[in-house]
Amino acid sequence: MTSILRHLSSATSSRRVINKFDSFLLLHYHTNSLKSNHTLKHYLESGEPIKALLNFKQRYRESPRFIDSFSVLFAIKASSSAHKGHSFMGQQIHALVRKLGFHSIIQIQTSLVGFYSTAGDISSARQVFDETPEKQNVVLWTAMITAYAENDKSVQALEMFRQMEAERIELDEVIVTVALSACADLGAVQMGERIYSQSIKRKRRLGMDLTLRNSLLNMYVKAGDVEKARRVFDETVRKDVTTYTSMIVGYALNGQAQESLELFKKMKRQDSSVSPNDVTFIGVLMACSHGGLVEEGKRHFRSMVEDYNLKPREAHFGCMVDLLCRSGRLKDAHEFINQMPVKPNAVIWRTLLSACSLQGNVELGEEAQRRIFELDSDHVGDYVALSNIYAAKGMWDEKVKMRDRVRKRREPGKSWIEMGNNIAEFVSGGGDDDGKLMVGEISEVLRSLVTSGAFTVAVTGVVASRAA
DNA sequence: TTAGGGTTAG
Repeated sequence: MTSILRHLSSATSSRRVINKFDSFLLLHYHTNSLKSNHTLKHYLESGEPIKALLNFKQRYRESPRFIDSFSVLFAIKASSSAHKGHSFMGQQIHALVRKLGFHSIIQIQTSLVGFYSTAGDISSARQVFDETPEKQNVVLWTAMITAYAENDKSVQALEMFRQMEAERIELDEVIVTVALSACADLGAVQMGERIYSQSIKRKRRLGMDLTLRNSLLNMYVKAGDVEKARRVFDETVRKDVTTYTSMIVGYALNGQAQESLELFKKMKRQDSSVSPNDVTFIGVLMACSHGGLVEEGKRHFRSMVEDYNLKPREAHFGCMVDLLCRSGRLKDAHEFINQMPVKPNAVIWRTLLSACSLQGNVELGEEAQRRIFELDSDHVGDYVALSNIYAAKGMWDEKVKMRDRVRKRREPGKSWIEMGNNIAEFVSGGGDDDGKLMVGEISEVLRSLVTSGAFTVAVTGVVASRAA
């Protein structure tokens, strides 16, 4: 059977090859596979991937002959959407793919890349990509580039995007969307603009794609360029909830609380086709937090639950804690944390800790630090924060203890900067003695040096001394 | 006669 597949896969039209292969199977097995595959598909669509996996496993044990490429594909999909604990199952299915010779079927390979990406196993994803015999396919490349982007490797994602362009694979709206998202992650606006303008020059319709435009808008938001973001927003005729949300978050992040809340109001008033979702409310709560609007924030929080039937998640509770902390109501924040229906995570305690650091509240600060430590996710910054509280209170012995713990735990940071058409990556030696010079600041320093024309100084001076 | 890839937050 494997040899038949190999023979078939060497033909030029892969779609026809696969159909031929399936009719070959169906000739023997009739509707059995089809019916069972529909069952698998049904489980997937109704959000029951575990049931799909069990069904697949049972079928494979009882009548392996009824397993065709469709069954395997659905099983891979199920492994991706099932919880992380099932990644072993996915690996077994991958072994089965090899055994059955399905690795030349592009849909299977693409789906496997996605599976490994979800599992956070980027090197296996790349292996699947490399092992795919026919790579002149934009969907396969998109899956791999998305895998890099999803796993915090945007530099590699853009490198691969460039490679793809060199291979002259035709771009479509999906791959451009992903590329822009990677640019957004790195703050590489110039590169994103180049990618966008070149792609709409080649295909005008790409500029009309809503998801792609949302990605472009988001890139400007991430880079803090609210004006350009607003231009994209205004030029987007039919907007969806993501368009509004990105802009609302954009204003909130850049300190324009009023504009953010105005837009939210306008969205509810004018655009009846769009209803806010949980992410929209994160933006709204962020705006209230930055604008110091405690009562308005509380009102939106209630409205989210009562008017829109949305269940607040950790992020929303986090925003509320942030809101209370920023306005100096540390006790209220502490009370709010204790009354939360979900277990507070480290991020929430950290919000309280840094507020305590700003206001010099030793007692609450120590509690927050203890909680973070219990959750086993303490960062260098936590010790810095507490050490600052002690310093402000003149508690020098305690401060020194904290500083020693900082010294032991320094980790290198990374930062990126655009250099014409390139993105350079720098690895710093960690923070300074107080752990204060963090990645963002290094990046800021570099950027200002480059824009002021002191480019060489930035690379040989600041970076070299930090990278040692 | 059922197949593969996308945006927002965290």
